[in-house]
Amino acid sequence: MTRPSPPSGSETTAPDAFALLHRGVQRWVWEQRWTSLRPIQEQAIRPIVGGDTDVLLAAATAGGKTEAVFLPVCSVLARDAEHGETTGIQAVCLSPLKALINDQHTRLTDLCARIGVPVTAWHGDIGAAQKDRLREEPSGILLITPESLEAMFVTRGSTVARLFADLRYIVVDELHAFLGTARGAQLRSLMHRLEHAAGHRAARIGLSATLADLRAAAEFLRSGEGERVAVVEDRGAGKELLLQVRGYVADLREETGGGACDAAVEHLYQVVRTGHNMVFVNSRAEAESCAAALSALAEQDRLPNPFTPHHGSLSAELRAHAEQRLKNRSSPATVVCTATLELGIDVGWVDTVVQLGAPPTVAGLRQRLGRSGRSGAPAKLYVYVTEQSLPETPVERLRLDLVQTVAMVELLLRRWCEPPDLETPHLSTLVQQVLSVLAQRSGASALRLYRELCVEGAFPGMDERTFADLLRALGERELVTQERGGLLLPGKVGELLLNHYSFYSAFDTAEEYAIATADGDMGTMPISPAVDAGALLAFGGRSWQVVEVKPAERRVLVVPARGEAVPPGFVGSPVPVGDGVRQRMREVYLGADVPRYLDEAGAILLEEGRAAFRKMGLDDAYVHEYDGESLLFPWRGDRVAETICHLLRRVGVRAAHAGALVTVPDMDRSRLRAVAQHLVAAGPPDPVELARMVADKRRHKYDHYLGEDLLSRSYAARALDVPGAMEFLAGVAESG
DNA sequence: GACCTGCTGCGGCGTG
Repeated sequence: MTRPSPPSGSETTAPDAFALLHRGVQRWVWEQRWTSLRPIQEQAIRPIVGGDTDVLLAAATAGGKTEAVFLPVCSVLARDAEHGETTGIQAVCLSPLKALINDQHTRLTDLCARIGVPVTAWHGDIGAAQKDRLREEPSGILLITPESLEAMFVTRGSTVARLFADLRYIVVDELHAFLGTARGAQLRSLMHRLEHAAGHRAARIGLSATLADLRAAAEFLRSGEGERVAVVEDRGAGKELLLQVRGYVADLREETGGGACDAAVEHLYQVVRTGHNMVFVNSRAEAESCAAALSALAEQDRLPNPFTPHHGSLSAELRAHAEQRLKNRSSPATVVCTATLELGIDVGWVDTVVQLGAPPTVAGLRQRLGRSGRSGAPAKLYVYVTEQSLPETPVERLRLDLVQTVAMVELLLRRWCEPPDLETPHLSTLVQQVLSVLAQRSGASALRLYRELCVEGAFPGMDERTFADLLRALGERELVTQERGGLLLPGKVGELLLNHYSFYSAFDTAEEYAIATADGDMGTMPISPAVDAGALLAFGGRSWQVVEVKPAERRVLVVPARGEAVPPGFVGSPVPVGDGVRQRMREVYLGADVPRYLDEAGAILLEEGRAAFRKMGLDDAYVHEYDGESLLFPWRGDRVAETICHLLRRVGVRAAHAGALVTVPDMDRSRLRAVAQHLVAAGPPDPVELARMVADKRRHKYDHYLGEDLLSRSYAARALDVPGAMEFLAGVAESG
C-alpha cells in the first residue's frame, strides 16, 4: 500500500492539529487521498477534541462541514473504544431531514467501521430491528431527527438515562433551518433533556450555512451562553458572484398563473435549457406551471425535456428522481423547485440558480444562492421580476416587487439576514414538552417540570406564574391531571395526544388527498378547494385527468391526459416580510444610484418606482390619499403593519394590510391624521389587551390548548409590535 | 397570491 503524505497544516492554525486525530482516523484521511484538510476542518479539531466547549461551525453547503465535525468526534470515540470505556451512545447528531441522515450515514459508515465505532441512522423509515439493536447495545454515534428523539423520550422514557449515560457530543446539522421556529424550540428543549438524562453537559456542536448572524446561532445552540461558544467560520475567499436582476412587464390583471410572464419564461428557457440548474419559485403551483411552460418550449424545439418540478407535495420517489437527474452529469437537467431544495441535500454541482419573483426572505435567498458555484466556479444568480405593464394606480407605479428584490439583494450583499426571535417562549411547543416529560417520567411535580423545562431548560423566558397559568389551562382542557399528592400526570386528552404518532412533531400539517395513478401515488393535494371528476390537473410535470374522488379513502384517482391542465389549488400561509427588508426598501426609493446588477428594463422600473414615490410625496410623508382611500406606508415588517391594523380597528376604523401597505377605505388624510392623534394621545395600549380583540390567534400546533388568556399573551409577544406601530402613528399624527 | 420539515406500535398478510 502506498501512503500519501499526511496533510499539511495551514499557516493560520496550529500545524499539529492533525496530530490530535486518532491514528485510525489519520489513516482513513490519507486513504481518501486528500492532499490537505480544509481550513475549517483543521480549525475544528482542537476545540472538538478538547470536548469541553460548544462549537459553531459555519461554512457553505458542501464545504466539508460533516468531516470537520466527525474526524475529531470519531477520534475521541475511537480512543474511548480502545480503553473499553463505553457504556452508551456517545454522540447524537440531530438532523432536520431524513435524506440528510441517510446521506451522512453513508458517508460515515466506512470511517466508523475502520475505528470500531458503530453509527446508527434512526428515523421513521428505519426498521425496528436496527432500533432494537441500538437499544440493546447502545454505543457510538446516533443520527436522528428531533421527532424520533421525541418519540424515544415519550415511549421509552425510563431507558433514556441508560442510553445516554456516556453522552459526550450533541451535534445539530443545518442549524439555521431551526432558528426561530417551533421545531427549533423543540430541538433546544430536547438538547437540554438529553443532558439532563445523561446527568452532565455534552459539548454541543452546531453546523450551519454561512449566516449573517452567527451570534444568534451561537445563542440558539446554548441559551444564555452564546458568547462562550467557539465559532469556526469558513469565510472562503468571498466566492465570486455573477448576478443579474431582470425586470419584465406584463398585464398581471389578465395573468392567472401569477409569477413570471411569457417573455421572462422565454429568456429563462435560454438560460437553463442546457447544463444543470435550479429554478426557485415561491409556490408549489408556480413550480408546476413554470415546469410545464418550460417543457412546452423544449417540445417546440424538439429537444429532450430537461425540466422537472420539485416541491413538498410530490411523492418522495418523484423528488428523488428529480434529484437524481440533477446529479447525473451526462445529460442536462433543471429542477423548478420551492424551498424543498434549499437545505443541504446533495444535488451535485449546479451551474445557475434562478429566483422567479421577489424572494421570500434574505435568509432564503442566501440559501438558494449557496446551491450554485461549487468547486471554485463563480456563483451565478438570475432573478426575474414581473411588474404590471400599464400601471393604473399609484401603488402599481411604485413597482414594489422590483424594489423589494433590490432591497433584498442589497441586504444579501451586506451579509444581513432576518434575526430570529429567541427571546419569546414558544408556548405551543412548551405544551408539547410538558406532556412529553410527563410521559417520560410517568408523572412529575409542577416544580420539577418548571425546573427541568424552564429554569434549567430551553424556556428560560417563562416566569413561575405564567407556567402555573399554563398548567392550569392544560388542566382545564384535560391535557394534564393532578393526583392528590400533587403529582401531575397526562389527562384524558393528553393521553389521546400522546398515543398518536402525530404528537412528536412541533409543527402541524393539514390532512390531504393522495393523488393515485395506476403506477402508485404521485403525491398529495389539499382536500379543499374541491376537485371534480373530469378536471385536468398539472402535477409532477405532466397532465392528468381526475377519474374519481374518494373522500372516505382520501384519494383522488387520475389517469394520464393531454391538454390545458392547471396545478391543484395548493393552500399555504404567507411568509412574513421582516422590518429590515421594508426599511431597506425605503432607502432604495430615496436613493439615486442604479445598481449594476439590474438589466435595462429593471433599471427603468426602478426609476419609475422612484418617480412614483416622489410624486406620492412619500419622501417626507407616510400616507397617500387615493380614490377616497388612505394608503399607509410604514416601511416596517408585516408584524408592525398587522399591529397598525389592529390599533385602527379598535377605534372602529376599517383597515386592511396588503404587503408593504395598510389601506384605510373611505377616509381622507386629514381624518386619518385626527385618528392617529387620538391614538397617540391615548398612549400605547397593553399588547395583551390588543391581542384579545383578534379573532383567530392560533398560529402553532398546540396553541389550541392555551386558553384565551395565555394565547393572547403569546400572540402579543410573537405577532404584535406595539412600539413599532405607535412610532409610525406618531409620525402620521405629526405630519400625515 | 403565499415554503418546508416529521411520526409508534401493532395487527394482518405473504413467504420461506
